[in-house]
Amino acid sequence: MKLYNTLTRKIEEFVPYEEGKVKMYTCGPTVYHFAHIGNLRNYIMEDILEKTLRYIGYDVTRCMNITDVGHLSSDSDSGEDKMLKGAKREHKTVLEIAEQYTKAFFDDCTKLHIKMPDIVSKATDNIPEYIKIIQTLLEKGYAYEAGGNIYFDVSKLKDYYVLTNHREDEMVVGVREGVEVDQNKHNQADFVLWFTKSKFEDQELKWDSPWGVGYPGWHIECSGISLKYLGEHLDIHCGGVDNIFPHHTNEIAQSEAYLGHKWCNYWVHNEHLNDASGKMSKSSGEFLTLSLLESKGYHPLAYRMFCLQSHYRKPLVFTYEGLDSASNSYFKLKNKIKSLKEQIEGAIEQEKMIKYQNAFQNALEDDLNTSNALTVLYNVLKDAALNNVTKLALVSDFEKVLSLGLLEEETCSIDPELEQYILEKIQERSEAKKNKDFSLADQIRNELAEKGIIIRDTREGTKYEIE
RNA sequence: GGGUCUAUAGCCAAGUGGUAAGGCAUGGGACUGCAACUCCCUGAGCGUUGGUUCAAAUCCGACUAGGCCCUCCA
Repeated sequence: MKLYNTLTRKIEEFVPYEEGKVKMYTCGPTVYHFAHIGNLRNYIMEDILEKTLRYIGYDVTRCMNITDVGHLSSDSDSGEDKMLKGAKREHKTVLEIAEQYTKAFFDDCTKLHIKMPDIVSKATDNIPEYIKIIQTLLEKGYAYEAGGNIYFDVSKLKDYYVLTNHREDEMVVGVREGVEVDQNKHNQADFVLWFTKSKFEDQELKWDSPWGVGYPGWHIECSGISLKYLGEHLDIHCGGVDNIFPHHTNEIAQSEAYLGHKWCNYWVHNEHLNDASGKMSKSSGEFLTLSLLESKGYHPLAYRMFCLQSHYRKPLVFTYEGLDSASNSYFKLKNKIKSLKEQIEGAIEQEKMIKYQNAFQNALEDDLNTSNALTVLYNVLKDAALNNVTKLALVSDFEKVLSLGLLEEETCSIDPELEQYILEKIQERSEAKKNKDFSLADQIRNELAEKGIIIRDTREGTKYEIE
């Protein structure tokens, strides 16, 4: 398997620390609001990575955090706590907000066929772990106390900027609006591990610690959870490109300082989904959620298709035109596959099957070339020399990774009365057609269409479908 | 100012030195009473500009445009 590694800025052959096993950590959501479809693109692609590794045969353990505390909008203690902000907005407690949006997040994942990670852990459930790490960092001299907070001292590291190639003297502090310089810091790039003194005295969630009552910094949670559940050697760490600096940079700093050795070998980052104006955000422009797309009549899996047609390391601009296109492709694909089931005879053609499986796997092993993987699927469906049994077996096999619900039939249970009514109407229309009374036939068709029943004349007679 | 990524037809996109896959849309045709579905056919010389090479979308340089990051973000 070849993967682009942000650490080396190259496509590399993936070799896990322990043969046959993969430990994978993916940064989870901050549950203060609904996820927008840009967030979800990230989780779709991580899902593809996980399933590809399993498809190849690795034994994968994947862990994801849920950030439900301590996510300030800045490490200099000047921003607002996101969770608190969400709670105030909706007049609820932080815990209620966390619970509500965690559920909403996983509902979205279910609709998009994103598998639940093996381990999902909340930031608030691992406080002792963070305290243990911070204590060790203090003992080793990598951290210091100032103004009531505990900071990580980046000057103790030789290559703090491994991921980014940044040079400290060329960094501009406060590029973003609202960032204030924290006078407690020894170095500009130092970051907070534990807060006890915060501008936010109304912080709801606080814990006792050796340094006083407070709460953890944002970065420590991922290190803590990962080390706790996946051990000292992590194979793959994923996240959005925006997390490269400072979040992942800081995770590496604190984890490796704590462990005293290399921590994670492969860093995989997803590019963003943008809208026409640039970066998608929750605060500006149309707040694009999966529910919004659904309310406009789009199938969630059409959005998954939209993502799979592109590549995870390519910025993708979201447009409704693009989604329409993906949606068309999606339903055409489903139709084609559905029609395969009408003629099932013969056995699976093993040799051809393996040939296509290899092609499919090769595409995915090439840094997750999902668009080529889809092309393999199209080639399978087009292959006139391949029987339907084999085609269906291949679709089912590819679905282990694609998870587009291609074999699922929309099985809406039909009310017998309604079915009776439809069949009568179809019969009526057939007779009208026989008598060349086409205006009556069209009238009946329109009547049914208004009720969401689509009529199609095929060689085997008239069929209907309920929208 | 620094870092980083991207640039192929209307849109998505493959391509990693030998004369541009695939998908959607468009247009034409077959089928149909007409439609829908389905099937067949249909399109670009690869941001600009130098260079390396027998040969470049593919390698190197410059330029242009755009995204993202430089203490909120997936």
